Amino acid sequence: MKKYNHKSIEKKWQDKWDEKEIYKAKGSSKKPKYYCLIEFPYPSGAGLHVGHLRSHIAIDIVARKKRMNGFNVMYPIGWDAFGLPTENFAIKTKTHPKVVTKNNIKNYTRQIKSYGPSFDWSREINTTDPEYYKWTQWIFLKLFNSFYDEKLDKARPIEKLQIPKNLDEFEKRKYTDSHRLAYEKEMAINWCPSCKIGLANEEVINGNCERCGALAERKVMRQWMLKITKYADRLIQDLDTVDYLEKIKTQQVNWIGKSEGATVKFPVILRRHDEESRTNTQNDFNNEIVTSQKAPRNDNNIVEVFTTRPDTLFGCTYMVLSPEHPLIEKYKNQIENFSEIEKYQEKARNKSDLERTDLAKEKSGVELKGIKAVNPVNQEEIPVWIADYVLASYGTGAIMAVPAHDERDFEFAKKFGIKIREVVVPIFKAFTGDNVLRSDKKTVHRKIVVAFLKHWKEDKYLCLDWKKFGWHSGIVGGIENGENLKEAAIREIEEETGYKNMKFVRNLGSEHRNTFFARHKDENRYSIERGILFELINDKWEKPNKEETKNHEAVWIEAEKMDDFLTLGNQKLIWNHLKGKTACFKEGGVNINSGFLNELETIDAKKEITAWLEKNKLGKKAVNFKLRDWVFSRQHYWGEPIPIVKCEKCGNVSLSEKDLPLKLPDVKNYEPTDTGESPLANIKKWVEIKCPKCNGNAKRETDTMPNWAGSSWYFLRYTDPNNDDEFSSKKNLAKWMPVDLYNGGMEHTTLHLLYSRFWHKFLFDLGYVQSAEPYKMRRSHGMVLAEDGQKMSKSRGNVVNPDEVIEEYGADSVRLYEMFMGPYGDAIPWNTSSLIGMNRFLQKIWNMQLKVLQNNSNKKEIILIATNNPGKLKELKNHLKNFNILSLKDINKKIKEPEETGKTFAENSLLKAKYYAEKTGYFTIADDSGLCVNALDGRPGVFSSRYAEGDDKKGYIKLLKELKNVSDRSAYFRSIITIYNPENNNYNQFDGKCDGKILNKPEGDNGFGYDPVFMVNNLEKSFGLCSLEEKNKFDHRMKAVNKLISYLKNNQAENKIEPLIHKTIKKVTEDIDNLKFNTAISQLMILANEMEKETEISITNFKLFLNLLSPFVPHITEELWETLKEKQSIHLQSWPKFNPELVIDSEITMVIQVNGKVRDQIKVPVEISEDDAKKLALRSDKLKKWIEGKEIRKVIFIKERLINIVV
RNA sequence: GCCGGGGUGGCGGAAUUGGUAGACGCGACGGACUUAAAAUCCGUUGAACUUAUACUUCGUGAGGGUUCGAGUCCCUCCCUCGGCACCA
Repeated sequence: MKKYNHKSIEKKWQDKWDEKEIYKAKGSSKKPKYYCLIEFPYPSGAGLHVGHLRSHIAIDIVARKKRMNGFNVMYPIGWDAFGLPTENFAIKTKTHPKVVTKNNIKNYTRQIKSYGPSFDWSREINTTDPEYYKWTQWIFLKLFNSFYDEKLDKARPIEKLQIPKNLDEFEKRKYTDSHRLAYEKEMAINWCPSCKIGLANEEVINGNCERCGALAERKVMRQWMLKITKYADRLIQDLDTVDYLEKIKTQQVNWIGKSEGATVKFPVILRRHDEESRTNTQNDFNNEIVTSQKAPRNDNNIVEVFTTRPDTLFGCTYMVLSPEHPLIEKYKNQIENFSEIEKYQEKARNKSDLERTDLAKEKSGVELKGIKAVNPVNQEEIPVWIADYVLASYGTGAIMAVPAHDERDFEFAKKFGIKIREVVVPIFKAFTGDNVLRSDKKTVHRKIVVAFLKHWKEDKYLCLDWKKFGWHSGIVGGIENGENLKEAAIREIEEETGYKNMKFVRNLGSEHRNTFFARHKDENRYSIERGILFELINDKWEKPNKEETKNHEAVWIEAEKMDDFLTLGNQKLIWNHLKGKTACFKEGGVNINSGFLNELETIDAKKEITAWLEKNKLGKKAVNFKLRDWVFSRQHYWGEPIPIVKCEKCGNVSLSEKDLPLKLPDVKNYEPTDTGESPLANIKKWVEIKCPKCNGNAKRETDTMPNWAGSSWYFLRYTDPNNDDEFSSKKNLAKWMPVDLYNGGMEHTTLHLLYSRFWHKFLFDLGYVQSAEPYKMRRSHGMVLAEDGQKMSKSRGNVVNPDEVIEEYGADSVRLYEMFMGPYGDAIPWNTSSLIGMNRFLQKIWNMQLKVLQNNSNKKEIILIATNNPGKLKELKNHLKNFNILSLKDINKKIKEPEETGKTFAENSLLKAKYYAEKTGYFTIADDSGLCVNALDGRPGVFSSRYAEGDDKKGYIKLLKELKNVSDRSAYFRSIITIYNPENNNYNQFDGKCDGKILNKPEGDNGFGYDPVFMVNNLEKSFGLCSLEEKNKFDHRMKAVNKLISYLKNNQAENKIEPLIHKTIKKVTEDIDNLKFNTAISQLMILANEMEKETEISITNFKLFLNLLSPFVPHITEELWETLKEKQSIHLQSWPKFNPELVIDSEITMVIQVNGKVRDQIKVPVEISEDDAKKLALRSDKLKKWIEGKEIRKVIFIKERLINIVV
């Protein structure tokens, strides 16, 4: 045997697999399909990274296992090759991007093949191949030629769009263009001054370009856009139908950012600005309403806002427009401070997103002097501001500001001294315990005062301790008719505490609501509560009335202990007011100061106000998303050209399908232009074209697509990669889609994953694909960090190159390590020492082949029964049915019977076993047995069969004759079984004896030989009358056989290792299915360690082990498989199945605990009953120490685990 | 600030979902082999106590709770990673 050397086996097998195409997914196969997918790599100059391998290998393992499970597996690979890094490299090195791409792909292919993944290379695709991007362009044209039908909630061909009748040609075109799913828009985009490229919102990370890190600017440009927003709702809803990691779903939902609320229309009126009208009230609320006498209802003077809290409309005290809002321009002449406004707009425009968020700590804004808005619900005139905290791109670009209930508005209002009106107050409800409202009790409405009384000298407060009810509160009491808050508070303090001399300090917050079951009055309470603070002037005191104080006791509590002392939410709220810990109240509650909404809870107030707005045509229910349309233009060379012609007369005209692909023209210079146009704009010959519609002068679109385009549908192309007529045939799509398992990085959750789901839904709407979702299951791998725990990066110089580690330790070691390093989804630092450990493990397995019984191994397991006696054979076969047995008849060779020359059973038995074992090479058992009659000095004994002359009946008749008139009829059967091992000439013998007596005449004809005349002691029946079952209880041969069986069981290695093998099959199967590769490998290591301890390993077990290991380490297992003389690849074998019976231990270690602490362990049968377990446990010596002299209170028995004795 | 994941030996990580904490691997230490080293093999390896591999106690970010029993459940807090970040 050679030493394990990965270099000599890995390349060899990779080439063979390639040559035989064993991983090819067959279109014609009838097996169930399994489509597993990794994100196709971007072939950069840097080459593959050990991080790439992690997902490739993981899914490779799944693919290999699924193949062995009988699935027709498709595991394809391709190249996402358009994009900036290649273009930048091409510019730098003056090489054509095509060439750069080709070279990179070559290198990637070499690297990928070097670790032996089971990709189906026959389906390889490349997004920069015109045959591929033809279809990317085709899909773009479909988007261009479709609109979103809101009624049917799906995309439809643009011809089906209903165009309003009274439009002229130009207006019609404008109308149509604005409904296309791919449309053009002048817009401020994120612009990277370094890459000279427009960036999608998703490509801007913290205000910087995702690729080069330069600070992104804003630049207004004409852009192609895709209406992904039309799919926002469906992209959220359909997440329910797929199995994605929960965090992926949440991230997508958050990214799409759906919020439900209402739009509200605010009339705008002209008013000379009056400085005095501002009320600078700082913290205090001002609930006064200044109404407008003549609020006009005129749709031309309307600002619309979106809000998620229409219930707070009464609390809207000003309005804010985004600096870009069109209304500002409209009122240019009416705004008194327009120059100031323009200055602010200018400042905001130049702020990048980063600056805008950075400066968010301090709010800024300017009031539009000369105009006012009118709150439509209460006719109040409110000021209008512009501020950059309001975004032009979300909602309507304007907000109604409710400072009392929105943190940002609160901050702004405080800074600029704008009125704050509180319209929602908290409501407290008990959900658990004794305070929960009871439906069978009446509800009493009350006004309540909660007073806190400060000590005259110290910082402590007088509170009530409701002992019986477990409440701790301030001094509470109802406000009676005719009383005001202050009077009620004073009265309650005097009645309940006896203190007399106090002064009012201030009110604490507003009137919150409290609902609970008042046990002391046996009624439900709905109370309107308000806090009030008093301070004692001196200690004047009078004993209070007993009746008043029967439920509670007044106690002094120090200020710092109040938080812990107060038990009820409403009490804590008031206390927080006292301590000045108040912020704006953002949550739901009950409306106040809100006219017809008063006393409604938020959820109902929202419904009520929305209905009111709709009824009065002042607004309506509305939904808004954070998701923006997809900026689809790039001003670059290395991308798919957008197949649109711009005609002065006809506008945007799409190329016809037959003109696709629109190939990228060759250029000398790929550098982007400073105008922001793509380098394509410089190629006159290509740009200038006749309009396909009117044949007039026209120009091509020179923008290209972002590199998200090609990756938005590549998984569809894999299903039919060489189809020239369609992007994929219906048949192939039906066969393979949807993707069963898609693995990818978390960084693609909000970009690629969302975009590709969008395209797939679009194709679904048009009937090109059959499922609404492309991926059934989405999983994500964790990053491989550098050895120092940081991200691997060139600049840090801590990158691990897969080429080097594969060269040194082999693909199998690297594969195994990447899967063993930790949980698949976690980021784990690389550690080369651990990798070496994997190599050691593989060496161990390699060396195990020495212990595998090779040449004779298949004969060892089979046991030959060497007898020509059919009765004996039948009996033995029956006894040994759990073993793999052969009879002499099963052997083709004719073997002459040996002469039985031995003088004893033992000699003859050995002689026969040895003879046949040597002739056949099999493990052989032979039996020599006979009847010994005491009166005949043990005859016939070894001559029993010869005595009978080959005829059973003759034999016993002869014996009966000989024993006629003999009184001592005692006799015994004896049997000696020999098992002979021809490999080492070892043998073992097993003895069995059965005492009995000889009858006077034969009885029954069961059994064989002398059975009819032999009666066993204690059984009043001849063997001839016994059933086999009865006979077996006493039979001599059975006794020997039983000894043989227990010998075989103890000596066969596989019997000890078998349960572990089956446990391992179970665990590895389940773990791969759940992508828990690290624990699967750990289990395989446990099995390997156990097998290694054995002196011999059966070939069957070794094969099972190799099968289980093969998805992880395909090369070494294939090599060993071949060594075992297997002809077909191990990767084409079927996956081992476990025997559920063997997975369960017959005996387990039960833990004995005393008071939950482990004190002893005993071995018990699995099915032990609680009583038996208890008895056994109490017998334990170790336990004595812990339970002696103590009373056993309780015994807890957990089946198959432990017994816990509580003393 | 909000949303999500996590915190277990010297390190990567296991732990049947409430039932023996530390599987498996790395590293370290001791031993065998060797002229020597590497490789390999054997043993030990959470901490404390201890002649001891006996016994016991402590131990899963911190504090509290529920339970016969908590890494696992509940409450409060700290730290950390990822995502979002003025989205009205």
